[in-house]
Amino acid sequence: MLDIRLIRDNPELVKERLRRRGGEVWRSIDDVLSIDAERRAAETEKQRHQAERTRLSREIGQGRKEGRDTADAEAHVRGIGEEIDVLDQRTRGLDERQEELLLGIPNMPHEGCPEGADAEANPEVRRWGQVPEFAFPAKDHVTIAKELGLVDFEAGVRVTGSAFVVYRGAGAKLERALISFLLDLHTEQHGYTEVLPPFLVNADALIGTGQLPKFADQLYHCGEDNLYLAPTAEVPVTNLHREEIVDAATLPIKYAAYTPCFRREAGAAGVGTRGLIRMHQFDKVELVKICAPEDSMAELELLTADAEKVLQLLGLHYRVIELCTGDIGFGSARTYDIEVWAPGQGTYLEVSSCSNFGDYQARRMKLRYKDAETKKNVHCHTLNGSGTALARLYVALLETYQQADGSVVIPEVLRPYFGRESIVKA
RNA sequence: GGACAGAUGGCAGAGUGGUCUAAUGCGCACGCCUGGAAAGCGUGUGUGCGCUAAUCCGCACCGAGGGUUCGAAUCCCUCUCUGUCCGCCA
Repeated sequence: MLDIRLIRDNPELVKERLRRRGGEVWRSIDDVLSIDAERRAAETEKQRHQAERTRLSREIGQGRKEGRDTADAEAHVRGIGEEIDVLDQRTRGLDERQEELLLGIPNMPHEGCPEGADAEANPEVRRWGQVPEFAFPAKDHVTIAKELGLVDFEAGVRVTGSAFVVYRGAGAKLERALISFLLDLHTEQHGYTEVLPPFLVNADALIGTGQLPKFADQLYHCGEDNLYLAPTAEVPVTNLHREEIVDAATLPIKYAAYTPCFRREAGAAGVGTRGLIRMHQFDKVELVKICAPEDSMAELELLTADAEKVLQLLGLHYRVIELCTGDIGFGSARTYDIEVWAPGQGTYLEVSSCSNFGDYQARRMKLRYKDAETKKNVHCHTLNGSGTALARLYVALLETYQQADGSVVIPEVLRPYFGRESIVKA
């Protein structure tokens, strides 16, 4: 959520930044301003009446004690009470309207965010490694996984539906090995604290990180209990400190969490959906940071480096791109995507999206810390990034390490977790 | 799922219709005292919104929402959460 004070004090700056995203969202700033002015006028009026009521009510109490007749005064105050009710309805309505508008306005892209209309304009920041060459026709992961019996696509459909899969045998163990490897790397080498949060979250948590109210159609909802399946660990983990004033000395707070992620992917059918690439349920190890505002840009670089380390250790070729103003996510101020090379696809696949949300999420979830110098409560900055998503990593791994004989070699760093050096046909 | 009890400031805890502008204690900060410290003494110490150049000041908040009343932390209703016991259960 954007700071209403910033909107009030510098509406042109806010509009200009929002305009860079493309579309028409920036126009709603004028609506916010007019409602804000109306709201404050009504609020001031209401408070004036309330102060008057309190004063007169005290006089009535005093008068009764002294045995005076207070009937006239009571009738008068009752009238004030009725006016307060009317004003209260009004301010409440305006409050809600303003909140609703603000929740629907995306974050302002950071001033350093590259300008661009869509994904085509995202600049490449760097590359690591080489596109692997094969002396034989490279297969795609679906073929490899089926031949080695690692993933049962049909069973997933039978048990649940399309875009759900069942991992089997060595295939299941490989997934588990990857999760353990990722968590150990980030907790032991990068200083993150491991958390294992609930996979179901409430609406307040989703509003806090920005999935609600705008993206309800992308979420699985359990109506009976009004809970949602988390689309990413970002939601339960960032909300760990919702409505808290955290101790400044604990910043930056760094969490790593494994969770499955559940996404309806409404409207995405048929687009890059082959095999494991786009599923309704996939595993992910997520990195979340909560820090002081002045540190968030540096923390974003570190977070991205932490995620990149995964691909470096696994020996997978990747590139980092930065999302331009037209492609950046709803709540993000600045985002790097890490894309791993998938030889069987002949393309890069997004395995991590590392974002600095500034104070956008923190304001939505009332997450603050007390500034040591000013003694003021300041909204923290929040960041998150995948470290990394598992399914596409799995794709890149099978496709990169496939051998001419149909086997798949397991990278060195995974062997302690997987227990073997390769996967061969049974 | 059922029964009973409870939810008040950073913490403990009083308050059951009218200076509650929330007692008291602990903690914390600052000051006095001291050679220095402890103790003691004094002062201060929540969140949000409104007003304002800012301070002041004002309004709201005693788990959440609604109601009764001239006036609600206090009375009534609904809900949530916590504790204890029972039931069910990996």
